[in-house]
Amino acid sequence: MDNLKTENTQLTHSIKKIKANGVRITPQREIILEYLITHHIHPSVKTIQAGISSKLPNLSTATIYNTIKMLVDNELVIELPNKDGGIRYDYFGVPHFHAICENCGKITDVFLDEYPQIAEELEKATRDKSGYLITGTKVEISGICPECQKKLHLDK
Amino acid sequence: MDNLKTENTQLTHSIKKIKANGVRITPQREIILEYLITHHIHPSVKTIQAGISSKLPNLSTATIYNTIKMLVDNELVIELPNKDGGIRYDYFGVPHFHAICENCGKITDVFLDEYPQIAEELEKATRDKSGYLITGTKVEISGICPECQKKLHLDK
DNA sequence: AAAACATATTAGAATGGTTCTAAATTAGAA
DNA sequence: TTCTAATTTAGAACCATTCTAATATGTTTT
Ligand SMILES: [Mn+2]
Ligand SMILES: [Mn+2]
Ligand SMILES: [Zn+2]
Ligand SMILES: [Zn+2]
Repeated sequence: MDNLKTENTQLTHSIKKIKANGVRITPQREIILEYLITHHIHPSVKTIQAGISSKLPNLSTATIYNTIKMLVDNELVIELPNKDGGIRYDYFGVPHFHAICENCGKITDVFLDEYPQIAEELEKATRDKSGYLITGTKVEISGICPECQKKLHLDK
Repeated sequence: MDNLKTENTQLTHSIKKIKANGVRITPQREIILEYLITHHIHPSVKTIQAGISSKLPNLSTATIYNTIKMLVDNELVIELPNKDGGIRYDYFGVPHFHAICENCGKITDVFLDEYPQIAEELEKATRDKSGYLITGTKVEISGICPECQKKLHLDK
C-alpha cells in the first residue's frame, strides 16, 4: 500500500510544522490529526469522536474543537460548513475541490490537474475586481451521488 | 436608476415563477423576496428581520426561515453557510461567485464573464470523475477586504 | 530530580442559530 | 360570501459550538 507511506509522511511533516510554530503535540492532538489524515470522509466532530473512541474513550468535544482550530490555524485542515448547521473537516494535503450530495450529505473529493490554474484565475479576478487580499479558494459542486441516484430511481 | 427597473422585473418574474409552482404569495413572502432582491449584502435571517421590521413588526423568525426554504426550493435564492454557525442568503439572479472577508465576515460579489464557462468545466470534471448528477456550483474566495486591510495595517 | 510555570484537557453549563409545535389567521377557490 | 388548505405566529425544543473553572500534563528553571 503506497498510501500508508504517504500518510505517514504527511503525519510526520504536519507534526514538524506544528512544532515549528511553537505548539505542543499531545496524544489527543496526534490521534485526531492521524484520524484526519487517514480518513477521507470529511468527518464532523461527532464522527471524529466516534472514530477514535477506542483510543481515547474520555476525549472531550472541547478538545476536538480546540485541536481542529489549531490545525486550521496551521493551515493543515479546512472547514466545510454545511446547510444543516454543522461543520465538516478535511485534511487538505493536495489541492482539490468537492462534490456534495444533497440527498445523503456525502462529500466526495474531485482532483483535477487544471484545478490550481483555475483557482488562480478566479483569485486573480477577485484581487483585480474587489481588492481583497486572498488567502484561499473553495469550490463546491452540489448534486446527487451515484448511490442516491439509484435509491431515488434517477439513474438512466 | 436602471437598477430599479431590473429589480422590479426580477420581483415580477420571481413571483410569477413561484405562483407557477402552485405556491401562495403572501405579504410576508413578497416583502422578504423584495428585500433580498434589493439588498446585496448577503443578509442573515436576523439582518432580514431588522431590515423589514418597519413594514412587518410582528414577523416571526419561523416565517423568514419558511420563506427562505421556499425560495431555495424555487431556485431563486442560495444559501451561504459560514464557519460561525450561521447561514447567509443571496438572491441569485446573475451567476457570480463570492469573496468572503475572514476579518469582518463581509461577502462581496464577483462577476466574471468567463465564470459560467469555468463553472461548466468544473461541473464536467465532477460528472466524469464522480458520477454525480450536478445541480449547482459554488465558488468562495477567502481573504481580507480592503477596509479590513486598512484597519489591520496590511495595506501597501 | 524537584519545583514552578505555562499550556492542555475535561465535564458540564451556556450560547445562539435553526427547527418544531399547536393555535390563530389568511389566501385563494368555489 | 363561505370553505378549506396553507400560512403565520410565539415560544419551546433542539443541537452544534463555545465557554468555564478545576484538574492534569508538559516544559523550563533551579
Ligand atoms: Mn476533501
Ligand atoms: Mn452574491
Ligand atoms: Zn448521496
Ligand atoms: Zn473585512
